[in-house]
Amino acid sequence: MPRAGLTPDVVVAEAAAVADESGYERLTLAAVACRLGVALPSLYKHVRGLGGLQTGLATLAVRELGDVLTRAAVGRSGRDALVAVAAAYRSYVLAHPGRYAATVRAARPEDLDHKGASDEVLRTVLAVLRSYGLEGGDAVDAARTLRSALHGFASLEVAGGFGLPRDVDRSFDRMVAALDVALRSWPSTPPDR
Amino acid sequence: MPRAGLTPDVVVAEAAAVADESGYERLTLAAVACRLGVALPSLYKHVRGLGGLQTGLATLAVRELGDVLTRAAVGRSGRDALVAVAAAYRSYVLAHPGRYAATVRAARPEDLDHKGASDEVLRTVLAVLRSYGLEGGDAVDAARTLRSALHGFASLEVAGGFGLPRDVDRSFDRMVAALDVALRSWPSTPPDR
DNA sequence: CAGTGGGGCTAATTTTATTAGCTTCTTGGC
DNA sequence: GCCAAGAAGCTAATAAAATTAGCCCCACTG
Repeated sequence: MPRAGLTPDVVVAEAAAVADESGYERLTLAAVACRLGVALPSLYKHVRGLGGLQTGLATLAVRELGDVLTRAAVGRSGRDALVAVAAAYRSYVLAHPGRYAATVRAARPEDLDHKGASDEVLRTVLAVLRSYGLEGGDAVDAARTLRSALHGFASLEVAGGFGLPRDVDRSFDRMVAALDVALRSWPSTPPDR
Repeated sequence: MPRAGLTPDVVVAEAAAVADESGYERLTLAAVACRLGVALPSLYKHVRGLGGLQTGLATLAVRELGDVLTRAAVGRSGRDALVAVAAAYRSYVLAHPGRYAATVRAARPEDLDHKGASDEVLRTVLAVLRSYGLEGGDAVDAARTLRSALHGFASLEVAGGFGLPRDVDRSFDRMVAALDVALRSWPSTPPDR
């Protein structure tokens, strides 16, 4: 019997394909093994069960997302950077919904690879915010706001959560424009508890 | 053997408890049956399998969320209304993470009960936006922005997605303040494609 | 060329969902 | 108050998936 030539990366890459094509909830060791032409238990030589596959996929996806965002941000600042990063974020989620789902559901603080990859994302976002003049605590609050809006929009769009018959592209553009306004006036809008 | 006195509502209520306590991904017919002191297949007399349980839970949760939001909004307008609705949204998600997860993952356009319940949520949000002077297409865009931000923030918070050691309450307050700014200046910030 | 280790396998167990078909309680009509 | 019918529960059987154990053979290394 010829070797199948599996490695952890090959297995995780196939998992990414399954997740994107069939949905993250249908990512299954059985499906991955089948597509690789291999018996299910063979995968255990390369990944630590289903959980390991999920966290491996999460790390892959966060790394890809960080790449895409960094590329979008390079050479831009202010509104230009915001628009480019936001568009890149949404495109990635729409193109790879299964991978993206893994980043949210399989996040594990103790995984150093994953942590490194998500630091890259954070670095890019903070760089964009710096071009708005935001640093320190303000930047953290703004980063959370930005991430919430982008994550929320993309997640809801992928889940089919926008029922009304209005152009979704347009809504996204307006949300990004609103974020631009909010970031511009950030320092002068402290919350009043 | 005495009857257990199950009804669809009882089963779904137990499912809600399981989802909130153990997480939506561990919501299982087996767990619900066990907690109700009943054999697993008995549940099929009341719900249409796991899928039916999930959509039932989604409908319950959207209804509860609509209730909570409507109560928070009543008698308020403008920033007051926004702050109250946002706080209510976040509280609900933090108190009932499993139910809330069902609303996102088990949304089904063809389910009329579910549709009615989510229309209630939409109505409340649009009412808040009307107090900002937003109607029609602008209001739809703004509603999507609002929902994205609230959904994104709460989802990430529940998933433990905010790693940095900065107060999450404070970040939320600032996000809501930023949304208030954005809504106030909405009509004058068209996107420029 | 031989030994060793890794990469693949099959077999067995567990958990869950689902369907089929049986039994028994409850209830409504006489 | 009885009896028929249906609802509500059950057990049994089947199928999919994850996981563990243990085997076997191919591919390098010495």
